[in-house]
Formats: sequence, structure tokens, C-alpha cells
Amino acid sequence: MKIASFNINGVKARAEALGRWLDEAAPDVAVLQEIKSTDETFPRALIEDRGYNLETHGQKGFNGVAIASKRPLEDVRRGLPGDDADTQARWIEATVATDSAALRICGLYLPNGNPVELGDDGTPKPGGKFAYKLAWMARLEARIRALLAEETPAVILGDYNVIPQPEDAARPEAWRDDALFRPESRAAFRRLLNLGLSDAFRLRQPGPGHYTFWDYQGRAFDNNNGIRIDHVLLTPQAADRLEDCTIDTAPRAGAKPSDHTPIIARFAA
DNA sequence: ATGGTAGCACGGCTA
Repeated sequence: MKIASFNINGVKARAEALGRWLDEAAPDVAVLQEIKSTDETFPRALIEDRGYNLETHGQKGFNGVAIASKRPLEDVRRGLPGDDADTQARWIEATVATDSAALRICGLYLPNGNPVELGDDGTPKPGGKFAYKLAWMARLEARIRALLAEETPAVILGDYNVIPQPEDAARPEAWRDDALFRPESRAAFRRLLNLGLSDAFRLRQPGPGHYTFWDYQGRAFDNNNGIRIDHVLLTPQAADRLEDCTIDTAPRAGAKPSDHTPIIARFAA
């Protein structure tokens, strides 16, 4: 059972690259971020013709998430709870039946948070993008607390837009004041782990040099000047079933790539 | 110091 996350940076621009990856990696479930498409304009045939069920949560121009699954998707929920005024499409979840137990899949595109704007007291400026990021992370924490209380296997994966540790960036000093690496962002991410979630990739692979995003500019991929910001977090019941977790760098090296590359977790049954 | 790249959609924002 392979479950993948891929920030595709525009589903319409990625038809060839995404199709190629689905054929080669053949994930059972793929959560997609930054589809940059409405539900109505999503090129569904790209996914469905390959035998996937598809649930989308899109918006025009920006953001947007989706779940593709070879098995049926049930109990689909769109939007992260906790703020009815939030119109950004960044969260979708659904249940996938497996041979052993049901898996809750939560796909997310966490706000970038730049530019970082702070008030005179050093706290995030209300209404700013950094404050929105941190507020979204607080809502995420609340949703994860509820998932943990259910004591069922849940996989919460996507583009977290957080560099957890210095070893997760080729040049951490370049990110020091960035919303992806600010202490507030890292602390909020750590709070999620401290609830009892596991970072699937770090359960299997320690050390520096493992990235999921390389900027389009400055030959960043050729120089492996990347950051690890796409993560697969597991409830304890999901971690019990983890077999491995790998970053698939092949799509980033291909033609007309996304600036992210997929991360894939494999589970028993 | 500036400009370097990309997507959406066709102007400017987002990353």
C-alpha cells in the first residue's frame, strides 16, 4: 500500500509529468497540492483514466488539494475546521479501506507564511500571512488531536511549508528569517510531533541531504540546494504499519517538472 | 543591489 504526496504546482501545466509519475510510481493513494484549479476545470481524465477515484478541493488560480485513490474514497471532508471565514482550499481528507483496517488520509497544503511581518512587540502582525500560517497550524493541531483521540490509523501528509531542522536545508542560514524556518513555525510543527505523531521519513532515514523542494532559480536542483518541507506524519496506529518512506527525486529531474518532488510511504497490506 | 524562475491567466499575485 503506497501512499504518496506530491505538490504538483499546477495540475494543468503538469499533465505529462504527473501522468508519467503515476504510471511509474503507481501509488495506491496520491494526495496532490497546489492544483491551482477549480473542481470544474480539473483535468479529471488524467487521473481517472489510470484507474483512480478522485476527490478534489480546488479554487481558482491558487492553492487547491486533491486525493486520488485506486480504492474507493469514503467520508470525504473538505476544508480544515476552525475558521468558517477561511476560503483557501488547503485541506481534504477521506477514508480508504485496506485489506486490514481503514486508513484515514489527510492531504494538506500548509500556508507559506511569507512575508514575515511582525509588530513592535515581535509577535506576528494580525491579518498578515505569517499570522495566518500560525493560526492555520493551530487549527491543524486541533484536528490532529481529534484524529489521535479516535485511535485509528491516520496519515497526515502534504506540503507543510516547514523546514523542521537545520539538517533539512542545504543552506539553513539562507532560510533563517523565512516563514518556513522561523522559530514559531518550527515550534508549531514540533508541537504536532509532540502530540504523538511520527515523521515517517525520519523513522527510516536520518541525516542531512534529503530534500523535497528545489527552487526553479539558480540551478538549485543541479546543486542539490533544497529543503525538506513535504512531510508524512503518522498516528501511532499508522506508524505500526509503516514499512518504508522514500523521497522520489525522479520527477524533479524530468521535463517541465514541479519545483517539488513526491514523498512516498509504504504500509503493510 | 538586483534579478534570477514558474503558474495562472492576461495583470499581478503567489511562491
